Amino acid sequence: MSKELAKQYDPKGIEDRLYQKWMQGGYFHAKVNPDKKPFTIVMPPPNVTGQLHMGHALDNTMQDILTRYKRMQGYEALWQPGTDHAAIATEVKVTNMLKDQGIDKHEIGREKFLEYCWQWKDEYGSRILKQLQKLGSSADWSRERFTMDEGCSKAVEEVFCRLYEKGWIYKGNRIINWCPKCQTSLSDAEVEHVDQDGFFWHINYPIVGEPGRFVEIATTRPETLLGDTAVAVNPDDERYQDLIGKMLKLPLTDREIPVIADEYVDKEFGTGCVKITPAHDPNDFEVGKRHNLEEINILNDDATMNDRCGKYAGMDRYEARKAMVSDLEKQGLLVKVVPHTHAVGTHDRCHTTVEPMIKPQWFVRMKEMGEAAQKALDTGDLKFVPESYGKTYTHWLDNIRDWCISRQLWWGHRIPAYYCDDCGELVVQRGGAPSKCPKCGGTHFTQDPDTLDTWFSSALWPFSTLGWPDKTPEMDYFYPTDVLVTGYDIIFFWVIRMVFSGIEQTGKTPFHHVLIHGLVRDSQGRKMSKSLGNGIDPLEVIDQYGADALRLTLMTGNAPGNDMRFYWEKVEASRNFANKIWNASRFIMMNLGDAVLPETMEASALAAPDRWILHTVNNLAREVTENMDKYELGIAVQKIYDFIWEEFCDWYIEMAKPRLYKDDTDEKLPVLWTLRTVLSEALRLLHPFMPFITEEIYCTLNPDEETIMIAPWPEYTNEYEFPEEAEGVELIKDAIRGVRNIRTELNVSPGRRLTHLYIVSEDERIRSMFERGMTVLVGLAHAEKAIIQETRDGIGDDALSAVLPGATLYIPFGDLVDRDKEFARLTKESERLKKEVKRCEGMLGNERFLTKAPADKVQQEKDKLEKYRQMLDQVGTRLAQMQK
RNA sequence: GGAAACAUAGCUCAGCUGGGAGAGCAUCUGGGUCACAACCAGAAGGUCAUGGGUUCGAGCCCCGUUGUUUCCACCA
Repeated sequence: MSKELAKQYDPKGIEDRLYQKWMQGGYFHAKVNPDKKPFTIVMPPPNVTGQLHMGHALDNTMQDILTRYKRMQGYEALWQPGTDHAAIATEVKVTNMLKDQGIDKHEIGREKFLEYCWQWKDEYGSRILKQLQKLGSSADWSRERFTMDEGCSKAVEEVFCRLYEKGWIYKGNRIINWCPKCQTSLSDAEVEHVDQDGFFWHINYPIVGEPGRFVEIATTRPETLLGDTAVAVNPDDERYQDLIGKMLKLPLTDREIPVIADEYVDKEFGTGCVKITPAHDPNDFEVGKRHNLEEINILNDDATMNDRCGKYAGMDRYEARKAMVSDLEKQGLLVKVVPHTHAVGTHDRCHTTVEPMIKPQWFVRMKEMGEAAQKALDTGDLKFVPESYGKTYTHWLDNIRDWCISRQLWWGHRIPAYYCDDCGELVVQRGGAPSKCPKCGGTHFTQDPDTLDTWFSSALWPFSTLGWPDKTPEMDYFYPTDVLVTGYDIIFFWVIRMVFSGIEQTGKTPFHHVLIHGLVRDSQGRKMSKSLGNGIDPLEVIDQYGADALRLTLMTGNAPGNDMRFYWEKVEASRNFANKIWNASRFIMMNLGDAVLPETMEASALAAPDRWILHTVNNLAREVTENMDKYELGIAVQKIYDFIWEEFCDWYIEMAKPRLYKDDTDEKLPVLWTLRTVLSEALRLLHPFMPFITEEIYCTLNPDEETIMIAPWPEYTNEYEFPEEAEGVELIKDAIRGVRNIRTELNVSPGRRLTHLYIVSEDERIRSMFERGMTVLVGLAHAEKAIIQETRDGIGDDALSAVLPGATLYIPFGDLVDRDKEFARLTKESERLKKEVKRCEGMLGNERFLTKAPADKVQQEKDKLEKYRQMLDQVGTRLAQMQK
């Protein structure tokens, strides 16, 4: 590879080439390795039908950063990838595709339909993973899994049978959420409650045997009236004591229903009388159970009225509502209609209003497993980042109900339950249908037609992908995993179910940390969505600015759990940063030329600025590592960014230039060595965040290195600890800034004459450093060229003139600086110092601080106080002088 | 109805266990400078929503208020 780099960084071509190189090098592959500690992340499996969106980009960037970081630290880092069959989402898509071709799924039948699904999966299943690769994802693709592959299916069957045998999976007639459009049951989590404007219809139910007397009920769903089997009042409601036990005539029918008393009824709400429809309302269902009421189903699966509904049979539920309300009105039973807003359950995929229905379904008992999941959080075995999401988790678990896992879909894991064709006996078992019925000896069986909720299989993902239920080396080594990265929107669906499944099946919490991120929104804060058309395609961003720029954009200035907005300007800023590194590296490599540098360098050979920058990058490594370990990725990358751009490029490289331009090669060695060393360190710190550009530069800079991916993560070392130089250079920087301020203030430009350099700081040490002619001052040469030129024939100072010809140390009040301004500045400075002194005195006067704070911190404060007092003295003296 | 989060510069957002209010973008000024104009140097801009409290000291901790957002929820 040549050391000649283009003037501007162009990620195109480079990224794909490097990714190929990584793949071929096998760097993503993690294997069981007893010599190393494992680090594992399971990738939330994207839907096979999915298309990469910003959410994926964020989620996977974070995982890639953590994986690359740990890999560099010497862990055997496994990022386990795969895809999810996404039962209903895929089934809907395939169904629609077939519909477009004029094919009806029921006509072609289950087998044929599944063939289409697999075809679809083969076609699109790897697309999303390819897209993830464009991001630079370093997942172990050789271990790619699919929730419906052989191994995962085996795990699903095993878990189902175990839970069944334990009695925690049962089949029951229960009221469930039914989507009339998708014709399947839904779990509670799949139901979205949406506020809708509706009405309260107040209807009179005549009391049997008491003509002219009515009970007035209020309902939002009059069409369910035909399924009423009682009217309930609160047992403590004085108004209705006499009604309890009486019979009512159900309007529009010939039936008579009782008035019952139940705690569930709120006296204050509506009329205090509630019609009870056990077959079509979850609460009424419970009430019905308590009072042994009949459950009358009045709806077909597509939410039309069924044949028990007389003249309304065949009508859609909303048509029927209209017709019935109109009929009630005609009969004079409609009292009034009151507008009312209420939350209506809708299917989160198709947004159809969900219909509560009684259906035979399979359920998982949640009590014990829910408690175990809660315990994991309570004991600290499981931690959320940020912590507050633990409350969300707990709240959900507190209110958990049994999980309806059966779906009336074809695409998914079929329930391993078989019914004897002869006697109907139910057998649940592994490995296909039984050969003989244990009850009647029959040999023909029919498998339950239902499939499992898609989350049933994803709940097993952290261990099914590692070979469970078989005892595999991978299970022993990589499980439990370390951290799960996901969005807050999926805590209920997925995180909780993985936790309790992991604990129940493996005895271990499947991961110890859950790193939660927010949503990527558009620049106006709206959710990105297809219908709004405001989604931004990550691939387009990558194409225009590169994956590194996209990754940096997603990571900077974002705290865990918080939503962020997407701005193209931010991407540009990220791209600019990439370009900055590129050019700094270009400059360094240009200067390195063919120079042969030693591996290490004696500290004594290094100049103050060299020591300062080494000190700074060394401490940066420590801080960044701490941030990474706390999952503060945004803070970590911000620090790296600031270091590279400001400290390294704007200060150190500028300071280095005068030395680089000397002819003596030997003299150049320390500075060249420092440039290369610090750049290497910085690139390694940055690599997890911006893998491509760091790889490209690192390998050009160090031709012997194969890749930065497995270069060691920088560790803090005492060797590079140079506190004195660090402080000294910081003071010099202050001084230089002061010079620049004055220059700006005086509007010095070529052609004007400036004979004095002004040092702003009153600090004695700065002056002494100038007097000692510290080599660091050569750093002024570049940035302050204009001044240097102008001061060439100024008053000479021996020490300074070596580095700044003609410059002199001079604290002027008269000719160059506005007296009033200077006086005002000093006054302000004096105020600030007084405040600082007061703060230090406060701290040092506080016993709690003195006893509790670490000794070095106390000393630090003492030093500060001393310093501030001195400075205050000096400023005071100067002010006094000026007042004269 | 319950819960949570948020409110910091013109905009978007960082700010770890209390001790210097910060970044990017935008604005203004100066600069064609031999890595980079996708740049450099500098400036301006904030009563950290509001009212109390704890503390020597609060953007940070506690309580109230206002505003925004999100999640959960069976009030017919």
